[in-house]
Amino acid sequence: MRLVEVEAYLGARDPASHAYRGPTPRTAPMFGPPGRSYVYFVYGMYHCLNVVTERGGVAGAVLLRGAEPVEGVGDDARALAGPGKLARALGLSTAQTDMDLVRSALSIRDAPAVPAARIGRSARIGLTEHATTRMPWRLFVRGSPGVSRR
DNA sequence: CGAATGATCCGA
DNA sequence: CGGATCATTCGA
Repeated sequence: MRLVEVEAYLGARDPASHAYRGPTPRTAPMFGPPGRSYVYFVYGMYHCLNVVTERGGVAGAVLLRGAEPVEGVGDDARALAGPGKLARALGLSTAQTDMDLVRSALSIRDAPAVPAARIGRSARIGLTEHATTRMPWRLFVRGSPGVSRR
C-alpha cells in the first residue's frame, strides 16, 4: 500500500497525544526508540498504527491514517481510508505494538515523490477540543481515494 | 473496585 | 447524529 494520510503526535507539549500525561503501559512504545510501532485499541473495536519517531525518552509518533492499495487490481480503493481500516487490513492488534518497523515483515519504504501542490495540510481529525489540538499536523495527498473522510 | 472515555466507522 | 463495544486510565 502507499501511505497518503498521516498525523503527528508529540508528548508533554501536545494535549491531544496519548503521551501527554507521561508514559503508561499502553503508551510506553511512544517513549521508546524510533522506527518501532505503537498500536492501540479504541472504541472497543478498532486498532490504530503509529510509527515512533523520536529518540528514546522523548515521546513522538506518526499515526498512519490512510493509504492506497497497490497490490492486486480490483481492491476497494477506500479499504485503507482511515486508521481503523488500515490497521484492520494489516491484521494488526495490540500484540503488534512495539515491534521493529525497519527490518521486520512489515516495513516502510520510500515511494515516488508527491508533487508539493498535491500535498494537503490540516488540523488533526477526531480530537476533543483543545487549543494546540488545532495545530496543522495532518498531512495528506489531495484527491487520493485513500484519504479518510471526504 | 467502578465509571468515564476515546487519535473510529457506518448507517440513517 | 447516534450506536456499537471494551481496554485503559483515574479517582476513591
